[in-house]
Amino acid sequence: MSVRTRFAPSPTGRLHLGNVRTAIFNWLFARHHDGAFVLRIEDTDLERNVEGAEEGLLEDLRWLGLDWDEGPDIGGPHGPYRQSERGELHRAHARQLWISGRAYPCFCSEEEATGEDRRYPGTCRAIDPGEAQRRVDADEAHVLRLRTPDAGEVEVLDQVRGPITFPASDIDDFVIIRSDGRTTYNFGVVVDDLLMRISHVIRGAGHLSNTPKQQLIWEALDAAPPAFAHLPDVLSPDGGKLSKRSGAAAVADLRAEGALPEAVVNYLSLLGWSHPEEREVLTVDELVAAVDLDRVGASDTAFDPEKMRWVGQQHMSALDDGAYLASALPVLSEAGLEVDRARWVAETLRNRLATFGEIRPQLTYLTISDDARRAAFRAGIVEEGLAVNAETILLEAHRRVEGVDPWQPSAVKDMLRETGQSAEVRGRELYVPLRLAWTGEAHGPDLATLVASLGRAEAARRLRDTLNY
RNA sequence: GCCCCCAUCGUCUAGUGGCCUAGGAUAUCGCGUUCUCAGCGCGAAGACCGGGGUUCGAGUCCCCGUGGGGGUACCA
Repeated sequence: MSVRTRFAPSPTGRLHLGNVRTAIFNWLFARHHDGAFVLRIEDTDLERNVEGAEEGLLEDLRWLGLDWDEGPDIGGPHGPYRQSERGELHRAHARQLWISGRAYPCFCSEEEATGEDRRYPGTCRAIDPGEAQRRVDADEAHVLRLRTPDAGEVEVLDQVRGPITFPASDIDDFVIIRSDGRTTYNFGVVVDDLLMRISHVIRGAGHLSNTPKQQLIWEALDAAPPAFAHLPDVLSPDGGKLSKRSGAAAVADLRAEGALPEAVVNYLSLLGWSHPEEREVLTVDELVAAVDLDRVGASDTAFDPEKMRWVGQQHMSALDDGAYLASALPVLSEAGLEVDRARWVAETLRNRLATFGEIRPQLTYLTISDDARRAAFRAGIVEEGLAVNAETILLEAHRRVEGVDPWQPSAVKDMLRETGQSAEVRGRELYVPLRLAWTGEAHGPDLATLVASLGRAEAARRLRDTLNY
């Protein structure tokens, strides 16, 4: 039997990190087994559907490189792939259940349908089938409920946790078709998974509690349920529910920050799963080769922005030069650097970046005002306790700027060394005052490169300006 | 309330009864290296939730408690 997995999000907003992790795992698992990855949109709750959310979902998935074999945009043999368009399919299966006596119409109002224990008491179970049919034909408002066992156990086989049993008596005759004819979530999921021939339902652990109901539906439909695997839920760094403000909680944010999609896939795949050799920096291909349900954990995990940043740095370093430059250079030239200088800066910035969005803040030295730079210099040398030799150092450096030849990082570097020699200072004592004078920052990327990127004239001018305040 | 799941360093995790005086990664701190920062190298500190069992032996199995998560919808 071929492996077919699916990702079934609701178009209710941005794609959340927790959901993405589910999508990633389903995709990796399908690819690992040369199976199919199906995208299905669960939009049966018209109230909560958000305009444009579906397209956003697809974009996020595409950006991550998670391609699907069947989906709402490309169709496929088991379509349609938007749940709202599958109403007839849902109703047809529900009708089957009604005919076979596994489901029955219920005419209760909401109040009537709520028992003392908040569960449906089964009032309409006993209505004679003929009478029920007549009332339905007479257009009396009704829903369809599944006839569930009153006693015994419902067993669910979870690939991660093993068999789990639920008391059947806890499950009431729940609604499968609403009074307006639309399916409810649990019924729609089962009918669609059945019709789409899904072999492995891999989803968040939050769905574990729904599974016994779905199990009952599979049984009522006389169909063999797929393999269920519930992935641990992804919590926010503080351990609570994942929220918008816990780092970046949406894929769209990550993309806007210029994160590397392969790094996001890598980091997220490590939440609740570990590589057999405990390797942590992995390419997508390596992930596809290594995914395995057996190595999925059972306990919830916290999203850690710090570690994701580290994974991002690793991927940034591993990126080939062409790809790196293709993304980095535009940011640098937009900041006003011409090609050669942009290359210098790009190279020196690289090992400190986790995302391309981090380039921008490193470039403030280019546009800092003289006032701000001077103020930072004055405050900085005092704060760092380096005021004593500062003027001498600046003078020595200024004297040498003209002689730097050619004007590029390596020559500037030599010039800095010579400056240190004649001023008889070295290390931070030499670098911090100069860096402050040139950039307004006490620390930062390779100074020689930054100075070179300023250009000879501006480099000299900034020193003069600082000396003359 | 009732039902289900989970529980190893701050975080992600390895660990499937003896290999654990619990390993790795990240974050933190220290030292070194490259003229500073970043990086890199080395090192330090840091955990089996609590209590009962079972066993010659428990992080690993069972029970209870506690804590966290989920469900209990004509939401998904």
